[in-house]
Amino acid sequence: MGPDKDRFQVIIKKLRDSGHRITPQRMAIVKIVATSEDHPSVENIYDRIKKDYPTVSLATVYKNILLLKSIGEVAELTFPDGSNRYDGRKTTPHLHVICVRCKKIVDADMDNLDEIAKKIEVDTDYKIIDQRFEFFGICRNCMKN
Amino acid sequence: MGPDKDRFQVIIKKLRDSGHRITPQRMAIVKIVATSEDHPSVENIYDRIKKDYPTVSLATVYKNILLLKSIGEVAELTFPDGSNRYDGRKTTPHLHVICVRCKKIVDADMDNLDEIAKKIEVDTDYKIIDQRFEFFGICRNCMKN
DNA sequence: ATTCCTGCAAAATCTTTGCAGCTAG
DNA sequence: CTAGCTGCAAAGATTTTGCAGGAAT
Repeated sequence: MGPDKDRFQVIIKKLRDSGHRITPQRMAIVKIVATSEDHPSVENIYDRIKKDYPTVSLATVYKNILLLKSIGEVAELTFPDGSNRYDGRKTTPHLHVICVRCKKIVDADMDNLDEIAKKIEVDTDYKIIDQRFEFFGICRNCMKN
Repeated sequence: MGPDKDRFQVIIKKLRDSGHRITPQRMAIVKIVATSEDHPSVENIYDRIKKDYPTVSLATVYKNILLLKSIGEVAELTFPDGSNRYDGRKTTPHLHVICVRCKKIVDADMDNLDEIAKKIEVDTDYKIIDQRFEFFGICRNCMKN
């Protein structure tokens, strides 16, 4: 069982355990956010789902993304232009590196993100529940043009 | 001359040098983003400006924030709920620590943010031009309630 | 059987745009 | 003077909401 299929199962179980119903539409949405490597927008998710469920509505996608955010199983990235992308693949904190031209997003790992969070908790007296590390730049491909 | 007044002058000079006109409305907007310690929203800025310039329009605030963003003199923070706040006080990268209940924002410094950016550049082959480090949590005051 | 969920349309929110008149340089 | 800026209103874009019918448990 690959890590993606794993993520799907984990999220479904968490939904079921917290008393939420597992509808076909919901499963399809979870599958997409749990397996997409390209950080899709709500519109992207909507388009992909319509292949299998042509009658699904945008509102349903929004409602489910909201639900998944509320249980902490998808991360939301906001671009400088205001558009949002979603990432449901990882629970461990990681960096996003975003090309401001072509909007390609690459993940990067950093070993000591947890340490930083702990230090911030001590310094500021906030109880940290989430974090978002984003770098904006221009990818190698766009640099050529 | 305090650092806030300094920031105001720096931004005004940069605007002038790049051929932009210095209108009273623009000065008022720059003054607010350069000196506000509480990371105001566009609405906040609008409300504060109306004390001195009752006829100023929201559109003008938006246009000027857009301009200040485009020349890199204000940073935009986006909340999990989608609302935006602005910070024109610092140019050096720093962390924002945000209370998700009362929305209070605290700044935190971290010595090696530049090093991290350099490492990311090498690892990903992106030319990094901006970065955003945000921690979401609950502040001590909200924790009591 | 009973809640919760879906899908539709309408509403709400936030931001941008078009344009006529004004003003800084 | 005259290019750029402002203020108004309208349009655009994105996300949320209300509600009736339908589906999961």
